[in-house]
Amino acid sequence: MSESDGSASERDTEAVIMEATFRALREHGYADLRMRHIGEEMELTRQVIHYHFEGKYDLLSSFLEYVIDQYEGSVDVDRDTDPRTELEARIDQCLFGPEFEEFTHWDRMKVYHELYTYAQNDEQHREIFNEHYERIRGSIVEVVEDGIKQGVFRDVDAERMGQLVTDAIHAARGRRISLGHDDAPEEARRAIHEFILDPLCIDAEGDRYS
Amino acid sequence: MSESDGSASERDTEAVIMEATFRALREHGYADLRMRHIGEEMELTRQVIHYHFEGKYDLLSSFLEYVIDQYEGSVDVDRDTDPRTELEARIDQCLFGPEFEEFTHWDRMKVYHELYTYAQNDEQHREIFNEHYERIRGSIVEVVEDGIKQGVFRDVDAERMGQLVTDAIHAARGRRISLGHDDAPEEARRAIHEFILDPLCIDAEGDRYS
DNA sequence: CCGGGAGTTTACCGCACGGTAAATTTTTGT
DNA sequence: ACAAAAATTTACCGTGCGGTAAACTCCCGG
Repeated sequence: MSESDGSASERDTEAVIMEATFRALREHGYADLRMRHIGEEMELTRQVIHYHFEGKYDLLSSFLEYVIDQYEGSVDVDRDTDPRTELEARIDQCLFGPEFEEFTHWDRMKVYHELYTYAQNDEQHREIFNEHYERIRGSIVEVVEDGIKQGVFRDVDAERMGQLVTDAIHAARGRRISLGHDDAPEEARRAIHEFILDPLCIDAEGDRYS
Repeated sequence: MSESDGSASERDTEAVIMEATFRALREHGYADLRMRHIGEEMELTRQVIHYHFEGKYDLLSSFLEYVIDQYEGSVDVDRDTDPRTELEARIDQCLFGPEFEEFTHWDRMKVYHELYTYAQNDEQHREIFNEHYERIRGSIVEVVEDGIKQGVFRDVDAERMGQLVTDAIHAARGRRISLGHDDAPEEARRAIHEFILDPLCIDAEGDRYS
């Protein structure tokens, strides 16, 4: 039990608040989020929030880190495969989420994308997102680099290609969320395979997705 | 002067309000936008807004259409060129904006992307964006189809490719705005050329961007 | 079995919010 | 020139917001 800081119940309550914040954000959206809404999503009263966090901004900052930790913690791909398979697995996870979170994945993504957009108005949040984005993008770039080294991918600029793939994923998710294009992730998957991955591979015919 | 509805001064004031709304949104962001902020950006008092619009929501709905009209009205490419050149021109305009609006383009895009993200919480706004998005994407798909018909592009799925390009553009813009990646549009341009446009062209070596 | 601290609730506050009504100025029609 | 209509300003309102203070409950060491 000896934790570096905070008792078990402290952390318990904070987790409850985080999940309540998630539900409130999902329901009302960032712009219309009220402390009262978070309180309504908990058994506890809304005032306990002020005991655990210094205010609305502090709460939202903590929540941002919570969401990003969840995102990154959920990434889990088999690294002992060929680069193409690993790359596909990473793309699929970004587009569709981990299997065990099928039902909340898009709700969490909705909240994630909203925080992402509003980060442009907050330097601190922007930096948190930058570090996070760099890790996501980096993990894709890395696989491309491995593939090139192993001779299964063409000698492309891995940074540039990784960025393009990351962008395509991000936009497709945003399109599903903001515009309601339910098939955007699936279509993006096909487009990435057909126009980016297939030409990237040296010998393969890329006929898996005719 | 005989307009279908509204006098000249009515339209004048409404334009003033639209531009004030733009400035207020740029400065405070959507979540922290207050009617008072819009008033501060005008010579007129904030209460005139209620004479011309039914309320905050009505104002924001009108503003959304105003922003989208501006976006689409600014698109201007030479249609009497080969498909590749026209496609490049359209991509450049989406990424960098029209030349004559160099200084406000990114401010307007910031506001545009914020409205885009918030549209997920408002069915009406979502539909307006959907129609707009379809026009933007359609104009790119069209050029790809022309290129295929003319035999200068490979016979790819034009819808899918057009969507991929549109997504890449959208994400790069969002990345510049939300994360501050100033070179994102330029990098996206390079990536689209190298990984999508060059392979798309049938004979070209694609050596313009080695 | 009780003193004390951590955690939570109850009650409340000041204020900024979006909006309205009436007074006032400006424009328009004749 | 002037009355009516349109547009804008002034003054104000009720509400819901984030936050605080004090009371209360629960739990644990002695």
